[in-house]
Parts: sequence; structure tokens; C-alpha cells
Amino acid sequence: MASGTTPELVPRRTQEERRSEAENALLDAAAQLITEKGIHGASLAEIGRLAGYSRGLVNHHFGTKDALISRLIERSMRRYQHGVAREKGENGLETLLARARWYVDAYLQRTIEHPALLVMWGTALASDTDGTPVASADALARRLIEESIKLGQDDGSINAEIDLEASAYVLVGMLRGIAAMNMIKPGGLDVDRIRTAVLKSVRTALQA
Amino acid sequence: MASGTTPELVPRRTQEERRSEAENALLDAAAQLITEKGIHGASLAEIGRLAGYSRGLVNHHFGTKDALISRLIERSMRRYQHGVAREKGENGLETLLARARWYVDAYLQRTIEHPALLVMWGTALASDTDGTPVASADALARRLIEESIKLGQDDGSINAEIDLEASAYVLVGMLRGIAAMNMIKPGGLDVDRIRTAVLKSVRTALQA
Amino acid sequence: MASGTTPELVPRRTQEERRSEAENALLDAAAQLITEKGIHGASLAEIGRLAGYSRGLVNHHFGTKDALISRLIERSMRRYQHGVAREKGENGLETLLARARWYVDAYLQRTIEHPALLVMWGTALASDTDGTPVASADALARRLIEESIKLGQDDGSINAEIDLEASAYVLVGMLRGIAAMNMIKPGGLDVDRIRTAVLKSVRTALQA
Amino acid sequence: MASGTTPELVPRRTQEERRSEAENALLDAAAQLITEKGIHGASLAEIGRLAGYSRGLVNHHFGTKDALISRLIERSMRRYQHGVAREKGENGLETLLARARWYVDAYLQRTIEHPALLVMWGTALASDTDGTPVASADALARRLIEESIKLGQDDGSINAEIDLEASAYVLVGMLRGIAAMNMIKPGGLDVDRIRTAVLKSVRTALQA
DNA sequence: GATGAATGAGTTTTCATTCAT
DNA sequence: AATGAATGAAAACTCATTCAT
Repeated sequence: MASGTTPELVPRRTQEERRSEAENALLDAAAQLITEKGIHGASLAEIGRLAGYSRGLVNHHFGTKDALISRLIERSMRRYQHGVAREKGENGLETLLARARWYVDAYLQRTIEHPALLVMWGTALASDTDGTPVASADALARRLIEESIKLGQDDGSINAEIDLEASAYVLVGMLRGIAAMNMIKPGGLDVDRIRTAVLKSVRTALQA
Repeated sequence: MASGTTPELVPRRTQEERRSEAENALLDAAAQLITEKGIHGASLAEIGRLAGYSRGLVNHHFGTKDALISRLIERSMRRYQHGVAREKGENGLETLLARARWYVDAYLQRTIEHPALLVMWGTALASDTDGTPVASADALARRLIEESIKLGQDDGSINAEIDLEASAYVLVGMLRGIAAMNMIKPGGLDVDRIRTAVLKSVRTALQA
Repeated sequence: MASGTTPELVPRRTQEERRSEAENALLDAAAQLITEKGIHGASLAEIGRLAGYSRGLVNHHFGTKDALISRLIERSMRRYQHGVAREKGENGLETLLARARWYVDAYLQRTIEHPALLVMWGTALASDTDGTPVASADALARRLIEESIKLGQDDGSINAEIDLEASAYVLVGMLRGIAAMNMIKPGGLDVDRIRTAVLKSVRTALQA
Repeated sequence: MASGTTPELVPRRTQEERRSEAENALLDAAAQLITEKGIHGASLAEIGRLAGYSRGLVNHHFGTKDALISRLIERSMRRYQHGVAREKGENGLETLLARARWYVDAYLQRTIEHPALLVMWGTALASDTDGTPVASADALARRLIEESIKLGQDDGSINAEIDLEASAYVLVGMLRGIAAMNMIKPGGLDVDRIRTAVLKSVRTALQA
């Protein structure tokens, strides 16, 4: 970071930025259309058109629709990871709660591309589907949660006797399930009440 | 007609019997294929064939694919309701826990048609989808849970101060989300540990 | 007719009336639906239902859809023939004009089942179609017109030198064409003006 | 690139050329099949095949079957208009007669795509059909005829007192009806006699 | 890098017809 | 005479993919 004397005239571009403008536009369009119509309902032609390009550009850049989907999952997870990992609290428990709050807000209030990730998650439920990319995303999410729990157990803010993996599993499942229910019928219940109940449930379940 | 002593070897079925027999077979086949391939992947032709009939029968009986899906959701919810409402404990809290356990087992162990219901739930996440039948199913599930919580608050086994609706929302979301994660990658974590963590979480969150 | 002493207690029923009530109801329903949706658009199931019976009755009574159509053309032509042959004037020319007026009114004002006949006529234009029943109806219509022209030529009211068959051909074509144009866009021009122009054209073309 | 002297044996067509070439071939094939089998009998797959392309191309270019039909009607009317407007006589009446003769010949002798136009006209008779494109074609044909009549009334070759619009209506109806009758049963009457009768009828009806 | 023409597989839907009741 | 369950052929339409420009 503080890299000595040479000032960085050209700020480092992340891998994402280096990727062609067109590809990012296509991924954005894909995320939007998938959120609206599901994976199957989002056609490559429409994705291209919405991105401001042509019918054929998705195949040109990604080869196949499946490849586009995988890339979208990757990009979304990377962003998710950056978002959630930034959340920190004064101890493990508070970090965990901050992350849970971030998640609830990201989904319940339908920010950015997370809804698309959730829709793809829903599509992966069928058993013949190749759920690998989505399953990796689930695993990563659990690991981020497990990490906070571990921290909390180490610093004494979280009960040392709880089952680390199972708790993370239940917590991630809860967050996903709630977000999904809210997508199916938005506004079914006030978001504040849901957030409060979630955080209270997490706190009572895990605190030392 | 005047049947006398000779038993009819092939009992003649009435039109009514033929009808409901065929419809149930079609719904069974649809549930199985939807679980495997998702709503979109399950073609009407294959549903008819798997049910032991022709490819045109689904349309003959249900008119459209959407109508078939709605009917399947209805039937599944009816069965779910019967299953869960049978579960009773010595007080409200125990009833609630029994119901949660029933739910976890029904989904995690992939009994009957519940997985198909979950797959249809996942498909309803896209916002342009007509999620109404699925949303009703969610609402019904929440109402059944709210009912047990209310009972527990009345008999003193559940904390009177918790937010009834929000708690039910969170609980149902948690159960759905966990079941879904398990469908995407079965065996990711031992079912017993998950069940234990779920029940413990519910108990600590709600008990008086 | 005046059949001696025995009074006819039971009045003779025409062939049409003797035909089962159901068959006539089916033909009525067919005529209506064909007028609205064309031959292809009128399904046997809907014809049965509109007639107040079941899906399967058309096949039960007529065997095939083609047979139903033929029977409908026959019945319509019989009724047409009765209608037009009744029209008489003081001489051949006036008879002809009366018949032309009857035709214009029957079609332009969309009475009874004649529109269905016209729709079936329009369908028969495609060359692979079996136009035989419709062609017979055309031929019959021309013969009725030829008959009046012949009468007029015999009684001196119609020019003896005109080409009998060609004139009938042109006249029937004119009536059909005008009726058809009016069906495609009803009210495109005032019926009175059309009727007047038709009759004037016929009179000047044929009069002695 | 730097092409030098070698001529390109297979001239590269631009996308634009490929497009209009394919569309015209599809319209030609559609006209032929519609003439033979009617609109409903002409399947998109067969149209594509007859045009020398694949079964999916009609949808690719025209979107829907209805759009294809509309385009075909437009193209036919454009050609009709060019053909009929070229016909000129020494005065209004002779122009009108020349146009009528052109029409009779075009249809009775089954030239090019005019028969298809007539078949589509026949299909539009059913009232629920969207007859708009066909109705426009009728209106255009009438306008072209009205124009000649007006000319004749101005130059004194046509009776100034006749009802302009009604006469055009009757004349177009006559031409259409005769052509249609002839399509249903070709050769029913000698074309020369029909042509003569038509022209005589027009002349006596309209001349000054 | 980008466009869009062309393909053909796959799916839903309609419907005349057959046949059991 | 009448019903309606079941069949299977036919067709329009969608769309991922390939390929020429």
C-alpha cells in the first residue's frame, strides 16, 4: 500500500476493471434480466441488447450461456466477499452481527446484483442441475461466518461449546431463506422487524 | 348388471375414478421430474410418459403447464399441512419444536414430494414469475408456526415478549433456507448436527 | 297434397325437421362458430358445447369434421334455394332483380347462416382444398340466375343477345364479391347505396 | 483485401443483401404454399424448406406467422398497384376498362402471386380474424378504380351522375368475386366469355 | 472486437379422432 | 344416444449456437 517513493500515477486496476468494458456491461445486463425473469427467461439476445450491444456478443465473449452464468456467480461472490469481509465489530460476536446485518440489508432492500445471485441459487435446487458454482458460493459464505464465530469463541464473546460448522450452516441458511421469502413476496413483513428478530435470534443463540 | 355370483375380474372403473387416477399419476410424475430437472426442465411430454400415459394428457387434464404447477403446489401444501398439524408436544414450545423437527426431516431426508415444492419455491424467486401460489404456501407455513408460538405464549412455555410474526418469518425462512442449501449440496454437513443446531437455536430464541 | 278424405293430423315434417334435434343444434352452432372463427378456428369440442351438448357429439353424429362441413353446406344451400326461388317479379327481368335484391340483403345485413356459407366459400379458394361442395353451391346459384335470365329473354324483358351463362357468372360473382368485401369490413359503405348501384348495374346490363 | 486483379469468383454479399434475398425467397414460398393450401395449411417449416432455407428462418425474419402474412399482403398490393396503374387508355372510361381487363387476366390466368392475395382475402372473411391488412388492400383497390372513374367523369367519357364510390365498390366486388369463383372451380366457363361479359357490363353501366 | 444471418433442437399447445363407459 | 377420457399428430414459437461478414 504505502509503496515507498514512487507515487502510483496510474492506480492499480482490479482484475474486474481490467476486464473489457463490454464484458462487465454484459454481466450487469445478465444480472438484471436474471433477477427479473430467471436464468431460463433471460435470453442471450436480450442480454446483449440491454447491454447496448448486439445479439451475438455474449457468445463471442463467453462462449456459452453456462459460462456466462458461472462468471456472473464468480463476480457476485467476489463482490459479496468484499462487502461482508469489510464489516467488523469490537469482538467476534459483534463482527458476526454486523455481517448478518449487512447481509439482511443487502438482500431485503434489493441492492445491486445480490438478487441475481439468489435467483441463481433458487435455480440450482433441482438435483440434475450442476450446482457446483452455487454450492461453492454457499461454502464460501459459511466459511466467512465460521471465521467470525471462531474469532468470537477465541475472544470469549461467543459460547465456546456451540457447534461451529452447524451454527454457520444454520445462520447462512436462515439469511438465505429469509431473503428468498422476501423476494417471492416483497413487503410481506416490515424489514425492521425482520432484521431485529434475526439479530436477536443470532445473539441469543451464540453469545457466551 | 345383475351381477350374481361371478366376480368381475377386471373391475370397471367409472369415468370419475379414471380421471382422478390419471391426475394423481400425472402430479406424481411432475413432482419427480421437477425435483430432478426443475420446472423448466420437466417437459409435459415426459411427465405424461413417466405417468404411464400419452404426451397429450397433461394438457387434456390441466389445460396448461402453469395450471399443473398450481395444482401440484396445492396438493403438496395440503399434504404438508396434514403432516405438520399432526405434530403435537406437551406445550406450545414442544409443539413448535416437534413441527420444526418434522420439517427438517421431511426435507433433509428427501421424503416424497416436498423437494418438488422447494424447487418450485426456488423458481418463484425471479420477480416476473407469478409467485402467487408459492407465496400462499409460504404464508400458510408461517401461519401454522405462528399458531404454535401463540399457544406457547398462552401456556407460558414461550417468551410472551417476542415478536410473533417476525419470529415465525425467521423460523420458516431458516427451515426453508437450510433445506435448500442441503438440496444444492446434499451431505455437506451431517443431518443430525444440523437438526440439533436448528432445534437449539429455536429453543433459546423463544423459550420463556 | 289435397289427399282425399283423410285429414293430415300430423303435418308432414320436412327432411330437415325429421333430422334429430341434436344434429340441427350442432349445425347451428357450427354455422355460428365458423362465421366467427373460420372453419379451422371452429373446434368440434366448442361446437358441441355451444350446441348444449358434449365434446364428443359431433363425431358421434357426423363422423368427421369434413362430413359436418358438407352437411352444413347442403343445409345452407337448401335454405338459400328456398329463399331465392320464392322471389318473383312481373317478368323475367323483375324476377332477376328481386332475386339480386334478396341476395344483397341476406348477406349485407348478415342474416341467418348465409355468412357461414360465405366463410366456407372463402376457405375453398386454396387450390388443394376440396372445393366440390362449395363449387356445387356456386353452380346451383348460377343456375337459378340463368333460369330468370332465360325467362326474361323469353318474355322480352331481357336482351336476347346477351351471353346467358357468362352474365349469370358475372352476376353471381358480383354478388358474392360484394358480400365478401362487406364481411371483411362491414359498414365500409352504406348498404343502400351499394344495393342501388348493384340493381342499376344489373338492369342496364341486361334489359332489352 | 488489396484485391489486385484476381476477380472474386464467389462475390461476397453484404448482410443486407443476404437479408433481403432470404426475405423475398420466403415470401415467394409463402405465396405459393398459401395458394395451394391456404394460410392455415401453409406451415412455417414448409415455407422455409421450399425457400431453400431452414424451418426456423421465417420466425427469425418475420417474428410471427401473422407478420409474414402482413408483409406478403403489402408486397402483393405494391405489385398490384404498379401493374394496374400502368394501364392507361385514351380517356377515363378506356383506362378503367384496361384496368379491369388487367385484373381479370391477372387472376383468371393465375399469374404470379395474385392468387395468394385472393386466398388470404378469403380467409379474412371470418369475423374474428384480423382482416385489417386485407381490408386496406380492398380500400386501395377501390381507390385506384375511383380515380379512373373520376377521370372519366371529368373528361366526359363516364356518366357524371353515377355514384362514384358505390360504383367502385361494385366493380371491385365483381372482379374479386369472379376471380374467386374461378379459383374454386377453374375452367367452369371460358375465360374469354367471362372477360367479354365483364367489360360489357362495366361499359354499359358507366358510359356517358 | 463486433454484428447479425442461419440453423435446428426442444417445448407448449391445439385438436380431430378413437374408444371405454 | 351421449359422454368424456385418452391418444398422437401437427404446428408456432423460442433460443442457444454456429458461422459468414
